[in-house]
This record gives sequence, C-alpha cells and structure tokens, in this order.
Amino acid sequence: MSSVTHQTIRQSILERIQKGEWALGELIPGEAVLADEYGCARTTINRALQGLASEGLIVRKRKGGTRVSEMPVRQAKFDIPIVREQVEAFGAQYRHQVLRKAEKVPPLGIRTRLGLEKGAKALQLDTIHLADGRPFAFEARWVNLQVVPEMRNAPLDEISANEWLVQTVPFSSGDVVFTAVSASKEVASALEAKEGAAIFVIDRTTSLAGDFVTTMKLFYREGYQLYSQL
Amino acid sequence: MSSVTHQTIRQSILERIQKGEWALGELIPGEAVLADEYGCARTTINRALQGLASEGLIVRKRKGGTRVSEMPVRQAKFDIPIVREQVEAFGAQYRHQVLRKAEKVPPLGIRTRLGLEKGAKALQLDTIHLADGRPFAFEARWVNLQVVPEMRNAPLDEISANEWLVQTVPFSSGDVVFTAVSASKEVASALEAKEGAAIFVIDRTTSLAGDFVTTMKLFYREGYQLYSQL
DNA sequence: TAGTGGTCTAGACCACTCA
DNA sequence: GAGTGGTCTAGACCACTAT
Repeated sequence: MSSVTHQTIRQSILERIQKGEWALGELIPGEAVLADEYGCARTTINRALQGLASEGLIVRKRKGGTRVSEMPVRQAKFDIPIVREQVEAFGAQYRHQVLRKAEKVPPLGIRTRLGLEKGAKALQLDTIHLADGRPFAFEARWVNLQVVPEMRNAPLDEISANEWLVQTVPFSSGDVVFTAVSASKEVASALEAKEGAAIFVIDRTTSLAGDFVTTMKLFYREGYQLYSQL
Repeated sequence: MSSVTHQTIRQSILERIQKGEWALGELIPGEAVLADEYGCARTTINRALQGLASEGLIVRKRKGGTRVSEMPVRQAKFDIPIVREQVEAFGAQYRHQVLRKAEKVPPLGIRTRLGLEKGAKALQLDTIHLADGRPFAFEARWVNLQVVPEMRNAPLDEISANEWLVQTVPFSSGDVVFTAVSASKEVASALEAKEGAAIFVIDRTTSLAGDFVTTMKLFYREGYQLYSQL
C-alpha cells in the first residue's frame, strides 16, 4: 500500500493545524482540493477529516466547508475498570466481602434512580473490596430485581456483584458522576479511615434498554487517583 | 437514501449483541455474510463494525473474524470545559481574580513535570474563579516560559490563564488526574471553605509536540460533581 | 496457505445550507 | 441554485494470522 492512507493524512492535517497553518475558525481546503493535493481519492480525505471532526478538532458543515474548531473541546476518556482489575494492576491480591445483603424498600433517591414504584423492593448490597487484605474501596449498591431477579442467587462469595453484573448484563449503558465527599461514619469504618477524610467517589447508574439495572456508589480509599489521557 | 446505512446497521447489530444473539467471545458472521444479509456492500458493513469495535464492543482480527468482546471495556468520555463555561452553564456570572503572579524557580515536583532544568524559572499563577461573586474553583498553575514566553504579557485581567492558553496553544495534548483531597489552609481560605473539607481536584499537565507547556491543579468548591455518560 | 478484515478507488447520488 | 460534505457501491488489492 502506498504511504498515503487515511491515517497518515489525518496525522498530516493534524500537524498542519497544530503548526497554525490555519487560524482558529478558519476554513481549510475542501475535500476535493485536499484529495488533489495528497494525490488520493476524495473518500480517503473524507475519512481522515471525519476522524478529526469526531475528536472535535474541526467542524464540518455541508456547503459551509470545514473549519478549524474555535473552541476545541478537550475530551478525556476513561476506562472504568472492574475493581478487581484495578487492585491487581497495583500488584496486590484482591479479595472482597459482602457486608450487607438485604431485600427491602429503598429510600426515595434510590427508588427514583431505579425507576421503581412506591413500595417496591430492591436488593441492597454493601461490599468491601480489599487489596492485600486492606480496604481499597467500599461499594454501596442497589439492584433492581425486576430486571435481574437472578441476582438473588448470584454466588457473591466467588464473584463480586460488579463482575457478576458485567457478565450477566453486558453492554448496558449509563452515567457516571465523580465527586469528593467527607467520609461518613459508615464509610470511614469500612475503609478504616478517619471520619471526615476526603474520599473520591464514583456514582454510577446502569441501564439496559431503558430499564435501570443498578445504581452504586464506590468510595475509594484515601489518596486514590483516577488517571486519564486527553 | 435507503434505510440501510452504516448507522442503522450498527444500531441493529448492537441490539443483536445486547439481546444476546451471540454469547460473549462468540464469533459473529463475517462481513461478506452480513453484507448479504443486510443487502448492502461489504464496505458499509465494515464501517458499521469498525464503529462498534472502536467502542470496544467487538474485537476484530484478520483471519480470526469478529467476536463479541469478552470483557467489554466501559469507557466514559468527559468534556473538560473551561471554568468560565462551567460557571455560565450554572446560570451564574463568571469573574476571576489573579491572587499571585510570580516568576520563580519551581519546586522539584513541578520542575519535573514541566521538564525544566535545575534553577530554571517558571511562571506561578494562582487564580480564583468566582460564580456570582462566590468562590467556584481555585487554580494553582505553573507555566513553562521557555515554551510560551508571551504568557508574561498576557492580559490576565480580561482573560483567565486557562482560556489564554487554550487560544494561544490550542490542540495540545496532556493527561489528567482526578482526586479528592482535604482542603489545606491555603485552599480552604481561597474557596472560603473549612480547612479539611473534601475537595474535588483536577490535576492536569499539558504538552505540545513533546514540550510541557503548563501544569495545573484545579480545586473545586465543596459538593462539585463531574458528570459523564458511559 | 487460505480466509478474514483493512483500505483505496472512482463514480454516483443525496442532503444540507449558504448566498 | 449551487457548492460542500455524507454516504453507498462494486471491485480490487493488501496485511495479517489461524490452521
């Protein structure tokens, strides 16, 4: 294959943008022109430019042409891993322990997030995740049993609720919120931290085809950092 | 255009995966077969499958075929916005104030992150971002003057360092770390919070073509939440 | 070595939107 | 109305890798 591929073109145009060949908001040459310039088919240019557009570096409009983005949106992508993998990535041994497993009527906030009717029960699951025997993260979870009734019988000694759900209900979607909170008495004791310690929290709700499956708060031990590249 | 587009096909195949038509790790039909099934060109199928692969839902290998991902990686994407836009998104009025602007030799940690030689000076900039006059975020920044010497004369009364850099050195890359910390005396006073309060921190280092431009810690006011979709 | 995905091309038509 | 990007097609060749 020649060295003129959509990837090399994409890289080349990226560098031209970074070098300032076109100012912010300025029109860059059309696909036809670039195709001629790079000596390739318009399709190939199109693919390169669509890649850059999906990253937010350029803005494309029919008839309006392609412009360098005026407000390049910086996007960070995070892999949201399974806690066990995080622990093992630290080179530590993973273990988890279910602290509470109860079927009961959830508080209003949880009920809303799971889309449950008033009085409906859900499964409450509190888990502590351990790295080399020391607390790594505390998980407070509610599961919608109307969607995954099998969860009642999941072997939670062998596999964490997190992983069981990933395997049983894969490819669900959802949202995530990151926050910092002061450790409550309950969280502090689970994490063996002082009450009031600054704790990094991931608050996550998962849904499958419009049904809310589970909502969870994950409280990490003090000093935990979540890393990503722009 | 017919209703058979790469997008509709992608959605269709996504639904088939979610419905469990193929088990985790199972081989799905080849491009040629799917093209026949959907009555379109192989190119179109290819585009749809590449989209799903880029999201980590399927894994593709030449000769090996396409398989449903065994460990679907959940990725969260965040827009990392400019603080002013965050404040204005809350419907509040934005204002900022430079608390410190000094050219001096940075501590070792900062020096390393900016790739500076021993004894080299950098620009230290502390800024408080205000929403309706109340502290929203405290920014502690160091700028590599070897890369952006113009920063010395930037009109920081009119435009925040953040925005000035985005406009002057757009399209840079970098990394981000999210953490929770207890407010130090300095941070607490800047944010008008209690010492020891749980503060959400974004720690960010930016580079351009291998040169480190700036490193910054952004301490958000108590209760701040960063939201994203999976 | 054979089969699968990765990519390019050339041409075509369509959809949007600016003037 | 005209110019730009969005997409599809049909065919071709290549690159990787499982067998």
